[in-house]
Amino acid sequence: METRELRYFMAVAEELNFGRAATRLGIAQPPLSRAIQQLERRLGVDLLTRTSRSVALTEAGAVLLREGRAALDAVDAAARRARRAAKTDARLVLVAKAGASAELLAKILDGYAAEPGAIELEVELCGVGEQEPRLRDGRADVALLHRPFDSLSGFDVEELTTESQVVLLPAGHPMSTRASLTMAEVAALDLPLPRWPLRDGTYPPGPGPEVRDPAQILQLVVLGRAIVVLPDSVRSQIGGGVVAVPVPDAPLVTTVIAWPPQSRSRALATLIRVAAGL
Amino acid sequence: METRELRYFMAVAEELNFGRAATRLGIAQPPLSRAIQQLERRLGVDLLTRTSRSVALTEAGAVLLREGRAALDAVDAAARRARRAAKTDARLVLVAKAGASAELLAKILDGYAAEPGAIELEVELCGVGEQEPRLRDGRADVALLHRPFDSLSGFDVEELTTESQVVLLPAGHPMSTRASLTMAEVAALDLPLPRWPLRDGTYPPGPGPEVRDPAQILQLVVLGRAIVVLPDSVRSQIGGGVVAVPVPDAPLVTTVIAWPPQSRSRALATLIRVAAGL
DNA sequence: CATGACCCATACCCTACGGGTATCGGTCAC
DNA sequence: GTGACCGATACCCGTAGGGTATGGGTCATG
Repeated sequence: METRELRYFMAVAEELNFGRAATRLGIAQPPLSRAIQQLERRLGVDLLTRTSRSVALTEAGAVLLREGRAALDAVDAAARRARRAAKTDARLVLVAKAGASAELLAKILDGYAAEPGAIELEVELCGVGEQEPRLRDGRADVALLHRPFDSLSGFDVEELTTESQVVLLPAGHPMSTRASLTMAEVAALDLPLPRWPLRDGTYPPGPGPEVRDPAQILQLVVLGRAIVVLPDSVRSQIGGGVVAVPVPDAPLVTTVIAWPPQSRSRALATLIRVAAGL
Repeated sequence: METRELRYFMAVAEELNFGRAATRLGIAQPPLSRAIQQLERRLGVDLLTRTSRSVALTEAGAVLLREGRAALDAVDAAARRARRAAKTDARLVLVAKAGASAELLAKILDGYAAEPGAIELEVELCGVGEQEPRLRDGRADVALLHRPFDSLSGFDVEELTTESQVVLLPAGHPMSTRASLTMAEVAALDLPLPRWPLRDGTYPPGPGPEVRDPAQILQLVVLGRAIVVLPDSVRSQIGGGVVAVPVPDAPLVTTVIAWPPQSRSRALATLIRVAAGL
């Protein structure tokens, strides 16, 4: 199977319309129809059920859509990493959620910089859910992820720290002087929970504000427009105006360092060793 | 990057000789040379340093060789899984090492068969190191692997059980009546340790016999031709003639259930849930 | 119920790319 | 110095992949 065929199929499978898919691919519709037919012949499997009005995925097509995305990402990642390996200014790109695990990140950076033979370590802070694709397609080399929030699927990981969670309240809030709160009490406050982006970048429907990273949400808490439960380490991020109250029965959050399998360069191995040893 | 180009590059990178690589690919040498040149132009990177006598990998080439293999496996796996998804006789293929975790495996099979909607579960018993490639390229859906022996890199896993290890001795052996032995004592017995295959299927050099799976080795132990330390669960496999003596300071072995990322079908999810719940 | 919009497949043509053969040019060994 | 070896180049050919025109089936609309 060629990547061209796979890309064509992915476009059709996503659009469920040959015309639109062809436009997206920058080709005409007939060659696209033929390419898909040929792919089906070669695989010996029907991927799409076409009527003269619509296109739908078969069982096999759904599988190929899911697996194909991973395969194309792997091919892209291979190309991107090969290109990057040729650059003389070798560097490692680490992605983390803006505002999460700040001290841990600082410790990792300091610890790695102190290693002999350390190369430049570029830190990219991005929104929730943006790390995984970057790591998958080779734009980043390593990420700090948080279980159980982030999907660790397909990455190699090493556990770093485990923290309990706190609820953030505006300074004057009646509950803000409590020593701890339960999840039930938090829910009873009847403030909207923020909505985090889903895997595909869209937001689930609901009342809460749409947010992309932990940093963003602090403002909303100050304004009393949202309530949020976050890992304990956000304490270091909050200034005046916001109070953190422990929520003992919230799930524990584990910060992990994650990297793509099969890509353990010398520099990456060092970074992982440093991070795991902290 | 097309898979054809990648396959061509992999052949050259492995052979380090255009002529032999071309033969292996079933094409002539000149088109292969051109294809590689074109790939280098497209990536904007030198992958190989050629003299008129020899070919060597550049830094970027080494990266592409490593990453490319994973990418090609992913593409093959996507095709294979799509093909299998179309078969009506849907079934799940589980690979395990012959002779390892036998009771656990039996419990998983029984537990899964009792689930509503369970489909046929085919068990393949294979040698050490054969599971990973099968899982990677789509020939198998799920595997029982043993940490720290097997590489879990690139798979999603769920831990099942942790066991200590025992040393196997022939029944009449002077040490066979001991309650336990240390690793140092085992080493002092001066019997050859068996050699397990490496990732590429070859065996490391050394004096011990070449073995492929735990079952195979029992005979050698009876004959006094080898000594081996294995997870506690082999006890159920050994008949007369062999005695298992605990080795408390041997590393703990964790049996995990592993599956390829992005491929969590309904049946697979059920199987994992059943296994993890035992 | 007829007509048009929509959508995928087919027919047909053309170009460019992938592959083949012959040969060159450079390097090492004997 | 000569031959063996090996990758690159030159040149040719077939076909795979892309384009345009159009067919044919289905649904919506007046």
